[in-house]
Amino acid sequence: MFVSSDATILHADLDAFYASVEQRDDPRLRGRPVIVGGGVVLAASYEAKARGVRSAMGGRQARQLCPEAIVVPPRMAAYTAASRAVFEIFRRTTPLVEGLSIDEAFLDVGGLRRLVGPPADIAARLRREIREEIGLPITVGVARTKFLAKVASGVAKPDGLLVVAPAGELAFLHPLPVERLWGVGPVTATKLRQRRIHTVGQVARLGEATLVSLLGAGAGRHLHALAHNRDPRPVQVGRRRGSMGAQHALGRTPHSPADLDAILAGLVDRVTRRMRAASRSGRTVMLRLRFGDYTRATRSHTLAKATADTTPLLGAARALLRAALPELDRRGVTLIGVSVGNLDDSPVQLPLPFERDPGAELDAAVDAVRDRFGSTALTRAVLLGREPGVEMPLLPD
DNA sequence: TCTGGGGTCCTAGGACCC
DNA sequence: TCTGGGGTCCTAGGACCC
Repeated sequence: MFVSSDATILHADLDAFYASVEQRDDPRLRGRPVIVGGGVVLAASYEAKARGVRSAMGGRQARQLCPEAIVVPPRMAAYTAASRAVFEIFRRTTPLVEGLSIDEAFLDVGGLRRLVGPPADIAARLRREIREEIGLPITVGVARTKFLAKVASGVAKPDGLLVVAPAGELAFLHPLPVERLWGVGPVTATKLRQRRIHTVGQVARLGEATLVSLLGAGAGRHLHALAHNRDPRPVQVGRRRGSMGAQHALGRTPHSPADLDAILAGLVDRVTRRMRAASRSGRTVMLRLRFGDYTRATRSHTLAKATADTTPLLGAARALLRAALPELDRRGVTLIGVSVGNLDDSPVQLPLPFERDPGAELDAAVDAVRDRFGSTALTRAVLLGREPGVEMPLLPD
C-alpha cells in the first residue's frame, strides 16, 4: 500500500460536538459551562471540562463539580444534521474521506498539493469553512500516518491546528504519555505504569518481545509499531459498519420476564427498522447483558440466512433471553441490548410491516411496560427508544 | 467514578471439514 | 485405529473508542 512520505493525512475532530451545537443554537449558552444529557454526561463544553466534567460521568457528580452548569437534553436530530453538513465540506475538500464517528474523520489530501496547495493550507481552510458555514469549532491534526494525525489533533484540541512534519515525528511523539496511544486504555495504561513506563518513548525503547509478553501478541505488536510511528493503514472510503445494535439501561429496580421481553421486542424492532432503512441484513443476533454488579455478558446465535425481518431476529433474541433468565434472576439485570452482526450488503426488499394490525403481543408488551413506567408516553418512549416522531412499531406475531 | 448508547478489533476454544 | 496439519465458522469475553 502506498504511504506518502509527506504529511498528507488530516484527522478532523469537532470539539465537544454536542455541546458546541447547543452553544451555536442558543446564544445564552455561549461562554458558559454546558452539559448535554441528564442522568449521564453525553458531552461537556470546554467551560465544563475545565471544571473536571467528563463525558460518561454520572450527572450528579457532574453537577457537584460544576453547579452552575446548564444541563440540556440531547437533540440527536440537530447533531446528525450538523454532522452531515460538516461531512459535506469534508467531501468537498477531498473525495478520500473516512468517517470514524459522528464527529471525526480522516481526510487524505496527498493528491491535492499541486491543484490546491499544501496540507497545512488545506487544513486551515477546512477549519475556517466549517466555522463560517456550520458555526462549529473543529481541530485538525496533520501527519504522515493516520495514527499520528489523530494524536496531533488530540494534542491540538480545542479549536486548534497542528502539523507534524515527517522530520519531527519521533520528537513530537516520544515525550507524550502512553495514554495518547490509540488503543491504550485504563487496563493497558495500568500494566505499563506498573513497569514504570509512562511515555511513548519508553514504550518504543522496550522492544517488541517484552511488549508482547506484557500485553499479548496483538496489543504488543500494535503498540510497538505505533510507538515507532509505523502505521501503514490507508484512508479508506466507504467503510460500512459490521453490526447494528440498540440497548437500554434498566437501573436497579427489578424487572419481570414480561418487562424484559417487551423491552427486548422494542430493541429488536428499532434495530431491524434501522437495518431496513440502510438496506442491510444480518445473520448473528447478539444479546448483551449487564448484571447488578455491572459485569457484562453476551450471548449470540447465528442464523442460516441473513435477514432484516423482525420475526426471525426477534425469535432468536427471545430464545437467548429465555435461556439467560435464570442467571438474570440470580444476578439482577441493569442493561439489556441487542445487536445484529455479520451484516452483509445485499439490498433488502421486505413488505412494510406497518400494514398489519397491532397484534395481541404488542398490547401485552405495552401493558407490561406501562405497568412499570406508568404513563403511555413513557411507555412509547421505552418501546421506541428515543427516536421522536416515529410511529408505534407493530411487532410480528 | 456507582455508570449511556453506539460501535471496533482481538483472542481463544471447540466443532467441523479436508 | 489412537492419530497430522490447516482452515473456517461459531461463540464468548475483553479492551478500547467516541
